[in-house]
Amino acid sequence: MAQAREAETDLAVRAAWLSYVGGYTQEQIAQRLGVSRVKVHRLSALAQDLGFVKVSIEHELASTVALENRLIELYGLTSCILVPTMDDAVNGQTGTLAALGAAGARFLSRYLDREPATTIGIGWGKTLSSIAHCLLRRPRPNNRFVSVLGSLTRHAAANPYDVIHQLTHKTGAEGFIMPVPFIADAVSDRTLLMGQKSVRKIVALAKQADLYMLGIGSCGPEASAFESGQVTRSELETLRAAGAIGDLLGRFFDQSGKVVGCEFNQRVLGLEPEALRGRQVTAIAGGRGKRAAIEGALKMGVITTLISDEATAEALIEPREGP
Amino acid sequence: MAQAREAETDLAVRAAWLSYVGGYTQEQIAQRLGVSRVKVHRLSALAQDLGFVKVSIEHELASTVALENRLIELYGLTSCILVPTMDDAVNGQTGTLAALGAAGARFLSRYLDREPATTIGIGWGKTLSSIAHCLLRRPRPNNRFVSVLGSLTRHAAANPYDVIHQLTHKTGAEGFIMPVPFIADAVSDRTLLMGQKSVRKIVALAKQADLYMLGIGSCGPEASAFESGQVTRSELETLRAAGAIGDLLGRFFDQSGKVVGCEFNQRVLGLEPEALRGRQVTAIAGGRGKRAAIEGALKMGVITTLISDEATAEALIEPREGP
DNA sequence: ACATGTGATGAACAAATTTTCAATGATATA
DNA sequence: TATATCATTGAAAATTTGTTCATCACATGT
Repeated sequence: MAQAREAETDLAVRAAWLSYVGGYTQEQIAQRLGVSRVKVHRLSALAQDLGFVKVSIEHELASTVALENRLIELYGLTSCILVPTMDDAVNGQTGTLAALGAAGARFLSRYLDREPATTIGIGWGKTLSSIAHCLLRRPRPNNRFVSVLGSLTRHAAANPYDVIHQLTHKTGAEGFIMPVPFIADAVSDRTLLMGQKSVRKIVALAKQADLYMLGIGSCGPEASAFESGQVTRSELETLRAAGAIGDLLGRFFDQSGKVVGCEFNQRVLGLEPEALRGRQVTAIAGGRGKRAAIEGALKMGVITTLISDEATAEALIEPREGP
Repeated sequence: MAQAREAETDLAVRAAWLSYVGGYTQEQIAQRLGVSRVKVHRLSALAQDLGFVKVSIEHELASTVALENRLIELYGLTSCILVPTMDDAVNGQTGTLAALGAAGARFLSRYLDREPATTIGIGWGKTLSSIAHCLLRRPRPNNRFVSVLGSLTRHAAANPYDVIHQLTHKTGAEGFIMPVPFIADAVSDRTLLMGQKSVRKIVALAKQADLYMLGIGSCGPEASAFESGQVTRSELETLRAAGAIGDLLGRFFDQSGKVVGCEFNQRVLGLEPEALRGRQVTAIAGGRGKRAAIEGALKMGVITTLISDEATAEALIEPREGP
């Protein structure tokens, strides 16, 4: 009965048209088509399955949202925000960095609006700094910002102290920094420093933050951990030799998102990524050089929200390898 | 705050994408976007209002359904079925007629399937005959077909008796014909004939039919009422002079769907169109020459379902005049 | 300073939808 | 022919969506 099947398809198209284009209810359609309401539902579903129903969103954002969604599903995120990739060919990612900062600041702002009495754990890096810079001045006296990493660095440009300082300055929130360097000279030194009561207090506070905002560091020669002098050239080379392609919270991990077992990682002061698992963790990072690092970080499974740029996101969903 | 408005639009696009393309529930979208569920609903509605959401049905039937819907809304029908217009340039509407017959037969079949114990009032004409011809043989012993018009005509080709006969033959249903001519020689004759007990019984039965299936006659020289000899040339000319452009149940009406006050109409035997108002009335008619007649008939407001062809339907929704 | 209007918001309610489930009927196979 | 299997069906339940309404914040005019 090929005719019956065809008639079914025709009915499906009718039902789908009346439902999606005509805007009638399934009840009305059922009456008009002389079938049961449930059947109308099945017919529209059929029309969809057969690919007759085309829905599209006519807006430049549509592709962005689609991309965000791909990443969300691919890495089990709860949300993802992508900003347009700025064309800053020559000097790194100035434009994109600013866009990421703005997006991060908007994200943080919205969060603070909704959750007026929470503690936010803050990481490290140029991107975080950009966020602090972009944040609008608004009184948030009941929030607290706490550093999740050692704060004392040689250069002030993008150090945690500065980020926390700007955030508290702009919001009137309380700020807590971790009064130790980013990296200890020896593993034993780290143990000693982390054992200090003042540090333990901050760590305890940081561990129970309601939201974390972190950057993701890359592992190439342009890595800001290296550029800022936190990591020496030889350390970086050792890390890369061990398979490291990026860092989260100062811990370097490999392609698969596993923290590499190297000594360097044991000298870093601050929360470990694992301490954040299952919590609300927003990572902000973008730019061509960060692709591999971001991929690894996402594979760790700790990050729940990613803020990045479109070009990097495109690269992330393509299953090819690259620096 | 132009930025806020823009952000609202962006949110709307996101919500719409996630809802229509992503297939997420408003609740999920609300969580992801950090807004209330109701707001998600409002945002998708906004995106629609702004015209960002495009839904289309990719199927040749889509345009047909759209056209059907136009007619339904334009004339307050409960349903409308359009068949492809056949390209039968030379000899009238053979192809289209067959298509109408098939569509009408399908319609009738479906009705009989759903309502196995009902009475169907049957009209007159080549189109009705085509329907009877197309109907598949299926036992429907509990239905009844009753003629709504005088049945005895000079030529048998498309007369009610033949239609009823074919229908009862194919379905095993009971058939009732109205044992009088289509038209009386004088108004007084009509009164006499309609007063006959046997006629009154059929009329009473016809009046309480659950569904009527009627043709619509045109008023040109190709009108089958004229061709078949039911109406003489001079009668036709008188009718046209009175503004008639078509007939329903043998009553000729003008452009606006008003039955013309002419004597001819008072000699016709059978149900009057007004007796059908508010009931389920299916009219089947198509072809270029029928456009004006169909338009007038629809304007009468008695017809609830129209079965026609696409080209005629196109012409019907265009507000121009023609033969 | 105080009404008064306007627009946004979310809780509560109403409507529509999707899913589930048991019954039915058709079709194939022994 | 009897029986197993599978697809269809509509009623009812569960979920999702859409609407209404009271409230609130803010602006504008008195």
